[in-house]
Amino acid sequence: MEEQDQIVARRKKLAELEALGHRRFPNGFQPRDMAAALLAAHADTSGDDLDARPVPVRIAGRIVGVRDFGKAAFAHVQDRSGRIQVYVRRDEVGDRDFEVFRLLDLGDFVGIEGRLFRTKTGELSVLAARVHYLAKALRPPPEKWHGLQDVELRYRQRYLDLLNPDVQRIFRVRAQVLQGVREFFAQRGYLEVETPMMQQIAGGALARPFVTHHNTLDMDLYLRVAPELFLKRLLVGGLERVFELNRNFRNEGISTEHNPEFTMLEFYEAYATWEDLLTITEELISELARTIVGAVKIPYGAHEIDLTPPWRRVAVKDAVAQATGLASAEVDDVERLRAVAAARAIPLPPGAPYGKVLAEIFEKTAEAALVQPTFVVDYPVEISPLARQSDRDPTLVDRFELYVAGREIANGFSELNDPDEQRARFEEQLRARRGGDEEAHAMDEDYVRALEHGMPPAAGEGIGIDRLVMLLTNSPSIRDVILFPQLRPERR
RNA sequence: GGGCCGUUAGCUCAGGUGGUAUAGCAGCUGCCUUUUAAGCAGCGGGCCGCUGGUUCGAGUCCAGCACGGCCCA
Repeated sequence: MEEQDQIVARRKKLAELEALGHRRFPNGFQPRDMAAALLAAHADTSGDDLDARPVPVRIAGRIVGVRDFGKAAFAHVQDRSGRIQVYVRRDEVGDRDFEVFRLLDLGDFVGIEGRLFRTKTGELSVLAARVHYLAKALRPPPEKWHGLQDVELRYRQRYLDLLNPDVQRIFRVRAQVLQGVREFFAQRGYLEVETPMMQQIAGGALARPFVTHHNTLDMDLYLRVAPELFLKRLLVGGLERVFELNRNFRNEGISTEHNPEFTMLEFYEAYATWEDLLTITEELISELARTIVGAVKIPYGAHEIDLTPPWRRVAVKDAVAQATGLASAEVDDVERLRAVAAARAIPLPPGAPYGKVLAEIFEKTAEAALVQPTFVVDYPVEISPLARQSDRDPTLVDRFELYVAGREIANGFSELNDPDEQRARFEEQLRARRGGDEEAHAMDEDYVRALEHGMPPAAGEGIGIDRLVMLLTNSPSIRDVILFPQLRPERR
């Protein structure tokens, strides 16, 4: 009953509002002003000027604070732009509207008509002439000073967490990043496209997919792990510059860096090489930081990250050598590497080839130290089945990954457009899969057929948008930048 | 999957060594027409995550489970 007492009180007030002739949940009140715009437009207007030349105001929002004096009260009303103080006096609004105000609680929605004035302390406020009841909150809001602190509640009831302006800010930055990305690529003549999220072959990345089922077709489908193979089909079709900004799904663990569904930017440009991508990446990310955060040196945890181009480049092998203390000749020796892995309890998939061993050791030993933006280059071909082999060294591919704050942010390469080589790579992956590597790539016959029709030389890249937003908002967990992160069901 | 930590009122939190469960915010009743986490006086509100165990007695000790967090794999 005790969770109820506040609800009971609020329902009672709702009934009283009804008794006064109000609809339970009315509609149609049109605000004309926004809190932040009013505060900005009249930041320098004196109280005398506001009294001499009244500025009429009509706002709407949620009541987020009340200081009640009996026959008058101050309240803060929050709309999507911010909050502004409202002063409700019985002798100004009249008995009827004052009664309405008395029946409002924290969390309720209200419309206020009135004019601007300055309080004794100088705060620009709205002197109410009319109070419009707009909607009742039947449940009380979180504690007004601390807000929602319980992380679990923050994620499960994000609508309450969002009452906190700091939390709203993160998702506004996220929206700006999405918009900024679209503008960046539109300016460069890219076409935004949408390719299947439900795929018959989960290709384009080495990851375990989610499975779903189509009833009418009576067929299992996979939620995509990447759009890559479809985007490259579009290069075959002549679109030349395409990008997709959308969700991928990977059936792996959940952590501060992983959510089962996450947002990825992928873009492909005909006639570009992997080295062109480095420049594009530097420009895109530093420009987003400059325009959204307002700086290219940004705080992240205990670090200051300098996004000023150009960024450091390091070969995978050199990064591993540095992190493990091995000599570069030793890094070439797969048996030596296996010994290192064993010594550090780094598990390796059965029959892992040299490149896989190297990559695993890199992940466990070198990654975390890559705090400042770093392009890791010279990836081995075995773990890059879709990338073009390097002309310098056929055991390597023309590929890079970008690391910032110890996390992979981007992955790009010159595209493999030789259909025969692609088929051979797929077959190699099939062998790995049969050997027990669940993440090995599946064969995609249609993709090979598309390549046989001719794909222009090209380069393409994926950028993890969630991790980028983490960086730009100084967020320690991916859940802080995803509105509704995946959680186990609530048990009650 | 493993380790560590957390779960007490709607929310934010106290509760050495086992002995009638704290406070603030929010709520309710009064007073208060320029407050800023308004103030003053009073009142109500608890499956102490769940299940079992130890004990005369468990929020507290033990075990298991659930959910969450961090770290590791």
